[in-house]
Amino acid sequence: MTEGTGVARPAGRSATTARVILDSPLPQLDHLFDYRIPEELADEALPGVRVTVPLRSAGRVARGYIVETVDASDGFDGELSPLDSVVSAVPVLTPEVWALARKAADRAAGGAGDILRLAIPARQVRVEKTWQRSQEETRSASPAPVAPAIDGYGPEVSDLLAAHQRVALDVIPQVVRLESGTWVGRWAVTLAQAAARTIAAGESAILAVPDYRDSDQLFAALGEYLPPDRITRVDASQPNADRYRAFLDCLTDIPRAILGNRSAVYAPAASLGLLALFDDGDPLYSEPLSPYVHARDAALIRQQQSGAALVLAGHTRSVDAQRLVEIGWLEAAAPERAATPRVLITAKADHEDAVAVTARIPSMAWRQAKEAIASGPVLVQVARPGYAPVVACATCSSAARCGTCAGPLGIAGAGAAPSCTLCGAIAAGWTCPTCEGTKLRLVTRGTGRTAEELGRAFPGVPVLISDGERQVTAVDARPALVIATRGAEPVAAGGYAAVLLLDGDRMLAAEHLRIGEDCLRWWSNAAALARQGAPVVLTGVTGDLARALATWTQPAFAHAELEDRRALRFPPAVRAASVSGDATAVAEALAEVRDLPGANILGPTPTDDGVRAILRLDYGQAGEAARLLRGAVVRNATRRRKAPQGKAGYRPPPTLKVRFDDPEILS
DNA sequence: AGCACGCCGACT
DNA sequence: GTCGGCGTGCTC
Repeated sequence: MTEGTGVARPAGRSATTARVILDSPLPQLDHLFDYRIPEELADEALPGVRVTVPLRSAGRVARGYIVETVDASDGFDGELSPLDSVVSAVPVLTPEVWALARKAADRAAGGAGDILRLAIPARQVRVEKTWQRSQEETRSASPAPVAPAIDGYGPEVSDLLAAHQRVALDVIPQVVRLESGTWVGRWAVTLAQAAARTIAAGESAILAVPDYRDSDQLFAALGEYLPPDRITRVDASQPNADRYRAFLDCLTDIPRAILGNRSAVYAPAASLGLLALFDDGDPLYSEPLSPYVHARDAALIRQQQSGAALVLAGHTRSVDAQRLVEIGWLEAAAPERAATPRVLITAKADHEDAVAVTARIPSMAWRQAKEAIASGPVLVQVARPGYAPVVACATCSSAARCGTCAGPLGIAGAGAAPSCTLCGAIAAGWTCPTCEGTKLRLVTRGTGRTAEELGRAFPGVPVLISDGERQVTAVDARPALVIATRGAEPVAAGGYAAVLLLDGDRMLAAEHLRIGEDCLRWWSNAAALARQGAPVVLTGVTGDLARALATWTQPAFAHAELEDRRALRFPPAVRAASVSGDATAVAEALAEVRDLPGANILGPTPTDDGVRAILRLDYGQAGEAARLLRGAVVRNATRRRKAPQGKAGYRPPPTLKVRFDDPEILS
């Protein structure tokens, strides 16, 4: 879509026309609308401000943003309606963010308004007024910090960032103590140093992390190099008022570090010099809201538009980042010296030791843990939270299901009755529908049961549990058993004395194509929490994955994985989109794109309320495909009608949906 | 979305 | 002859 080409206005005179993007999810309204600027709004109707405008045919007033002001409307020759009102004078939509929203939406066959909803938080009138008042007072920013060296890396990494290059950065798998006394992953210090260098050079840095625990570590590390007024957190989890205040702070021209989760990549920033993502393989970077733009993709677009440096940093290299390295888009950079975890691989539980068997720990892992526990905390990574999250019939081994909703049954605690993990119904007097057996067997162990068993095996040692519900973010250096689900591992002061990766085989059994890279990421991130030289024991897994962890050669694994995907024509070797909806609408949409060179269609296959097809494309054709599919979505949206009334049980046809990079394509 | 315009059945 | 049903299209 080409927009923003209005006739520039001569200096010194107010523009006559405002080009407005509406805040609407409707695909047919996803373009700029021209409005006449009435005399009385001439001073306020400036690019970026929130406005309300009449939508005559819809008979209502719509909200939107002025994208630009011009003197003559191009392409529309009707009489222009006047703007209804300027909501506030704050220019919340910057030209840079608009360009990003438009391009990201176009690439995903979605609407720019949907992106803007992620990029611009809801207005908080009181917060905004207070902030505006504070801006009027002339505040002086703290002096620019001195640029620290990026410890552990040669000068070439600093040079790449200073030259605004794109880098895939292997981070150092260690924990370090900050001057404040907080222990954080070494990665956080590396990114904080890179950000401080950027700010010292008079530019802003956007730092995105998967979740708030990563955010806390990076925030602590940034505090070592930057004064508080140069650090702005834009977490989506913070209260609306705080979030809006942080957003408004980003609009000022003070270079700062902007820290947040996936939506931070859309933050306005004064002269952006660095965009960094930590652990870009984490699925939390995948946006669950339409048009489902992955934060990595948004960052790539923004890097291109702004010319800032880009860093994808992690203990593992995502297959997507590996692809970018292989096409020469990213430059791979590694630390000067490789200090890698000491990984020990052991096969599945052997039966040498009765205690170890009850606690399902192979004897080698058991020995390592026993030796280590005297000198500090031991991390035990398990696959699932809860006590016994999955139970099965003791006789025929078929999975036990809830009598009410057919959801899987589990056991919530020692001695508790089995209950449904979906609807919570207690399954008293359960009988197996297959063999009529009445006894249940515990198939999986969660954090709770593992804690119970290990507590018995290590009497007198405190046991801590950290899972999705009860997250512990840090533990001290005293001996303790720390049982955590993957991704919820706390940072231990001084690092763990040993790390046991217990459920490797179970994690690997999940049925989706990304599972290999996910497991390597989970294990590598946990291994990076071990102290120098401490054993990291991976149980029950062998082969390429175990070798990649043991030899700390994650990029090589990513390369092999990418080769496999190339052979299969799976993402990210190709771009893929799912097209779903009413059968005729899907067929029409596919007809638009099926003749693009290299296009290939799987399906359509029936779904609950229509059909779904998968479209695979070469990267070079994906932009054109997105444009064509977007056209089909717009046509479908204007044509589809509600049910003829009176017909009971009639369901309107599903809307045509296009989703690029749908994670379900790989499942 | 939400509203106006437009072409076929039962009414004064 | 017309009042009004909701199918179709548009919104600067």
